[in-house]
Amino acid sequence: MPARIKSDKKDFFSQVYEVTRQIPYGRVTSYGAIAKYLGTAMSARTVGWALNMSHANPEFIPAHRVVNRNGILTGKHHFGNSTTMQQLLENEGMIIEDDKILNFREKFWDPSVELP
DNA sequence: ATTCTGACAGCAA
DNA sequence: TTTGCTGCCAGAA
Repeated sequence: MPARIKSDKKDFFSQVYEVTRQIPYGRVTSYGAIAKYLGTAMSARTVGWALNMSHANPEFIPAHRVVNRNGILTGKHHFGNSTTMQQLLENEGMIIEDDKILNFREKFWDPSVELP
């Protein structure tokens, strides 16, 4: 019987929270980057799903620092007000125009590189 | 158990 | 360049 190397799915969510929580101030990353770090590069959607549930997490998750690969604030609508996410990022030095981070490439933080 | 949806990403046209 | 379809994982009904 093949040993299931895969971690528990519960851990998947926990890892997403953990990685997201470790995003430094003034930095952002993408769903795909987190997914890749967790080993499921093609399932970036699941990462977004985990972040969706982040509000139920007792700890604060800087989900506003996670955007899609284009640097667009796709999930801004999930922060209560549509402008909350943008203002949080702008407060951290991000330059946002039309819900898009202009200096995304400059502020990009890759967990698969920064984390062991 | 089956079906649909979702804060995405990649590729084809 | 934009638009549309497909693949992927997990959860809700």
